[in-house]
Amino acid sequence: MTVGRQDEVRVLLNRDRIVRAATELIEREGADALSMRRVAAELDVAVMSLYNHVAGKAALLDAVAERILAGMIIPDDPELPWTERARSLVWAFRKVAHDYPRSVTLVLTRKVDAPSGIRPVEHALAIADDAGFDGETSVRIMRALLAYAIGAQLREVSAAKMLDYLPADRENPFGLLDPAEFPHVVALQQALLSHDPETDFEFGLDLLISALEALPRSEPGRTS
Amino acid sequence: MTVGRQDEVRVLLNRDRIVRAATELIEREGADALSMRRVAAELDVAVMSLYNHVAGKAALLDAVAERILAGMIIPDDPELPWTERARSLVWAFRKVAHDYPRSVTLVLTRKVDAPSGIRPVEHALAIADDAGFDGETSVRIMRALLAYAIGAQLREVSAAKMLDYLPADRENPFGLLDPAEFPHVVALQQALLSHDPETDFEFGLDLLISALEALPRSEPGRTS
DNA sequence: TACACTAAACGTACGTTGTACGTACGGTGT
DNA sequence: ACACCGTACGTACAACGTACGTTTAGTGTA
Repeated sequence: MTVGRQDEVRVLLNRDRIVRAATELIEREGADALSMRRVAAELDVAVMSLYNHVAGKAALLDAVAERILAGMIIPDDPELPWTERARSLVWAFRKVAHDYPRSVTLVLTRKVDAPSGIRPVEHALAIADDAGFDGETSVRIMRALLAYAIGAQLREVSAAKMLDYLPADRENPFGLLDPAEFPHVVALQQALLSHDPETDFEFGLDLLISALEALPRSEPGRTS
Repeated sequence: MTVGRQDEVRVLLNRDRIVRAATELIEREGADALSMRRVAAELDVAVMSLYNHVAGKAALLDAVAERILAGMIIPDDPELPWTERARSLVWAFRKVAHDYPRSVTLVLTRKVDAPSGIRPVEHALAIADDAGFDGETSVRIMRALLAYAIGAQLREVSAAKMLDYLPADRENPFGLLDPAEFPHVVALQQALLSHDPETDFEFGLDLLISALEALPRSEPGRTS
């Protein structure tokens, strides 16, 4: 892995080091700051050396997305009631989103066809299957939960950006809004500005799970 | 608005024409193809002339997002039951997403603090209020529905990208997956590959709405 | 030990990007 | 007739992604 040159020791470049450096750069300075040149500089390497291990920038971004998804740990205990299993699966995604707040947007935006991306899908389908839903319904349930998880994350960063960008009037940023046109927004502005992502996330997730419980399915539930 | 020069007629540049051109360009060639130079060429104008009306590229993208949201028509009939009102509000967003399939990603990714972005929020809060939910719950409901709408759209384009990018084995693209590791994915591959975005969307929306109906609220419903 | 082969790092170069800055010009008010 | 000013234009620069050819260090074979 290491090779002597002159009297220094040079660590060989490899794909993993590149992807890791890219991830760290994104977390540190945001996705816009990422460029092949920056990554190369970070690794103290010539720009074009990266292309021996990565097909291009787009491929690098895909790799970052995949690496993040691969780090998602899914604790699935088949003994638990299926509602709990579904809940913890969605929360597992939520967890990585919290660990990589800036890079996770890539996961939401890009396709991830690698096994790392398929694994959560497999788990979701397995849970729905165990719960007694037929195949087609299982797929739809998986899609609905996935949509919610994606959207909640994205909505949250959008909201966070808004709160950062307009600290003009810290007390009531909606104050300049016409109360006649936006009465509810003005009235509820403190609730709108409040920031409790976990509770918000759980609220929506509870809605979906409880709706799933009310859905007809073949087996009664076999909770253990 | 028009000014004679030599014997031609020159239409003055303005912000609306720029934003419209950018939108059309994105719809035609994708968001990656958009550059200030391309937009300028589209309008037969020098690049820097754009900067008299738009602060920069980022501002232009924001403007595109806002323009799209502004085109969202929200038919809200207070006589309808609140579940129907909520449904049609979410569908209104879905509609613009269908009309601007490529640009709408900008709306999901960028903050929209302009009134066009607030208006749907106001409607959602109004509906939840009329339904009898308290303020804090209304905000959470709005956030959950928004998250789902965003996520469903984004998940759909991701899925579409995957289906486009791997027409390698048209019959069973998941065929090379290990059936031992991904049994459900392999078994349900035809359902996974099927494409009925509207039905999928409605399925998840029904889940949320029905869960909302089961939620406790002060007024019984006053359907009219 | 000598030599050929290979993989990986490198340097150069080209086209494209966003935009800062200075210039030219046409319409309007005096 | 002249000054003013908003708008369009052209030039210029730094940073970008990456195609392509060259160098170098390691590994096999003689």
